[in-house]
Amino acid sequence: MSGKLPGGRRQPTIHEVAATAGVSIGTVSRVASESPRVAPETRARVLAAMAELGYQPNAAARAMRTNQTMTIGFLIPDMTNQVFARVAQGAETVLAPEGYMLFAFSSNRSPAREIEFLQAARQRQMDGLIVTLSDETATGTIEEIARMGVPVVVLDREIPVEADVVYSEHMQPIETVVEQLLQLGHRRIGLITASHNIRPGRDRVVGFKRALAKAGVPIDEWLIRARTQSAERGMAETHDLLTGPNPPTAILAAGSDIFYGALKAVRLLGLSIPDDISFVGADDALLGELVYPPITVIDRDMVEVGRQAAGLLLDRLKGLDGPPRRIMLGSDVLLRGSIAAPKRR
Amino acid sequence: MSGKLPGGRRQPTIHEVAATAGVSIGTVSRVASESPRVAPETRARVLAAMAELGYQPNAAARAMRTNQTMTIGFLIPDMTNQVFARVAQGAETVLAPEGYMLFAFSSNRSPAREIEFLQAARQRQMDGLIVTLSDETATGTIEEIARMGVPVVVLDREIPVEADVVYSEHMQPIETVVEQLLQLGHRRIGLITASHNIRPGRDRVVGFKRALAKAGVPIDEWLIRARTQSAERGMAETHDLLTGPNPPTAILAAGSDIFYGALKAVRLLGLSIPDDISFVGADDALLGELVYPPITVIDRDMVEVGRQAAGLLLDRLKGLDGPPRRIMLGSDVLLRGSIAAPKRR
DNA sequence: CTGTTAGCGCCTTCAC
DNA sequence: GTGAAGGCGCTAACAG
Repeated sequence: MSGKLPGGRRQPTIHEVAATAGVSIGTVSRVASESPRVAPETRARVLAAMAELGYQPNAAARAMRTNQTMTIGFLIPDMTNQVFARVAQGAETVLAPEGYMLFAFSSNRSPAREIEFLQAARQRQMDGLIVTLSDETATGTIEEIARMGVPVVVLDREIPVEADVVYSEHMQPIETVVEQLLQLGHRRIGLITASHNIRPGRDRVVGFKRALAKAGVPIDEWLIRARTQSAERGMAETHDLLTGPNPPTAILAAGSDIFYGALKAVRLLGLSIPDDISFVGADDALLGELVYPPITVIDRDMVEVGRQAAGLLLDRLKGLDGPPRRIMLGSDVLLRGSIAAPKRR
Repeated sequence: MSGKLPGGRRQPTIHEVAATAGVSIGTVSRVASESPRVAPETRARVLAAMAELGYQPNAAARAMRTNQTMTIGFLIPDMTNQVFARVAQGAETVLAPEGYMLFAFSSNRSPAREIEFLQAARQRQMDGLIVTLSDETATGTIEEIARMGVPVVVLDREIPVEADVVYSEHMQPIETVVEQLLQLGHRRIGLITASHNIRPGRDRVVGFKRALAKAGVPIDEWLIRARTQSAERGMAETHDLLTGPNPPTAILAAGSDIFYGALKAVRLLGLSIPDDISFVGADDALLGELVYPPITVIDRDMVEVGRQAAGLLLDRLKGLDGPPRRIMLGSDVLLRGSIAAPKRR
């Protein structure tokens, strides 16, 4: 097996199938494309030849003719975050029955990698994209999306592109939680969430401030930490808040990674929930349930987000024209024993 | 914008770039492929034209000539399982600097979907694959792998294919843990793990039985549950074990999903760890740390698994020939407060 | 119903 | 240093 090409062992082509089946390549093509105009007996012979040779049509050649690849790209900021993985799972359930393959690419929250993915998707002529950007202010990414030429569905971001979007509700659940905490007597509440550069971060801060304002509680910017979304960050911010001069009596860890880190910081400080500190997490209902006491969590159905996004994409793939559509999905507040009245000091 | 092809807006081709730059397509191709034999001034004109038109070379056409796609496929059983996601992350860090794009596909533990993925990968002429199969006994999957014609790296499975493999150590850590439990006085230990149809499931059972045999403790098959790997299954098996006639005094939940489910079952039964039941989890060190009391966990560095797998693949991509190679990576037992001597009854 | 043929966009000799 | 031309494997349009 010398002289092997870069692509590895040569794969059988339509010509070889035609030869072994004793027909022309046109007929093989018709069988491969499930065209009806083939005699049953011929079709059987061709199918047999295909099976014998292990023939798979060359997607590149096919794409070149049809301008279709039956491939959908899914851009996620972080593969190891279950929140995004669930979206992929949901999208897959809608796309697979239509014959599309969904391939996921993780940018590790790097706008540069996001651009590389978008270019790769364009080169590969992917038929459509579902994207979650890590920074709405990165103009390069947005320009690339505009150039795509195929339908793109954007998840939970506000960017100046003509694209369908699936949003999650972020303000209202935060408001609900903050109102609860205020009612219990909390006056100093810490919020740790994603950066202002993405919609979830902004909206959570807005909801947070709105609830405080409604109750006439002054806003202390020191208590609001809207930065990178990671466990490390969640831990650091929580530690900083709780060891500061005038610490909060409740922590809102809005984001799954932040949730993990914040909870870890609370553990490390040896604080007890909810006696020493009230605690609210997000996006990982299961973790909230497994720890003791169970933790109040702001939860979303990310699988449904994926299904909806795939649905919007499919419509476009089927030729739907018209202005961008927006879908807003709700969030739930799962109230559990991690919040209580603050300790009198 | 009528008459649009299935592929969406037509993308600029090499011809248009050539026209606007006032050169021939050959020259454009040379610039795109970074061939040296181009005059600096010409190259600049071409580059400008490319930027102006937003040109990206058509990967299908290129693949057809070069038999290379610079694409690596990653087959995972379940995208929402962090264990696999971390592998992808590790692999990506090795592959990206070499110019390869890593695309992940989740089979949802369906051998049929795995076959579809392998065929899709072959059609698309992916340059290499990293695969985690959900069932070693599914012959169709194995046949497809044999047909691939490009390098494939297999993760933690024993299948009759000429492929490089990265294994994790599963027997030894289980043995260590069981020995610990025996020393504490446990005689009835429940093991919940993956199916016998995959190596991790088999090896864990072997390690488990070996430790018992060494200590002369009789083996009760009722205590061994090696079936599907899921939170639901983990919960059901744990519930069954703990509500049975002669329940175990310790539970080994070997697998991250199983870990979640098993822990949930313990919670629902209102049992306290380690007073009522000793508990050992796996593959989610963070969860083990966040709950109270912290839980002893068998942990692995999955990012390293990904790096190693990608390394093996890269060697082959660079033309390395020779027999399959095997890498075995260790596991750690993180001892924490979730195990104690069994209650005297 | 089946065979033949013209490209799809690109890379790669081969001339100039 | 640059242009021209063939062909990668396939589909679709056209003959037969």
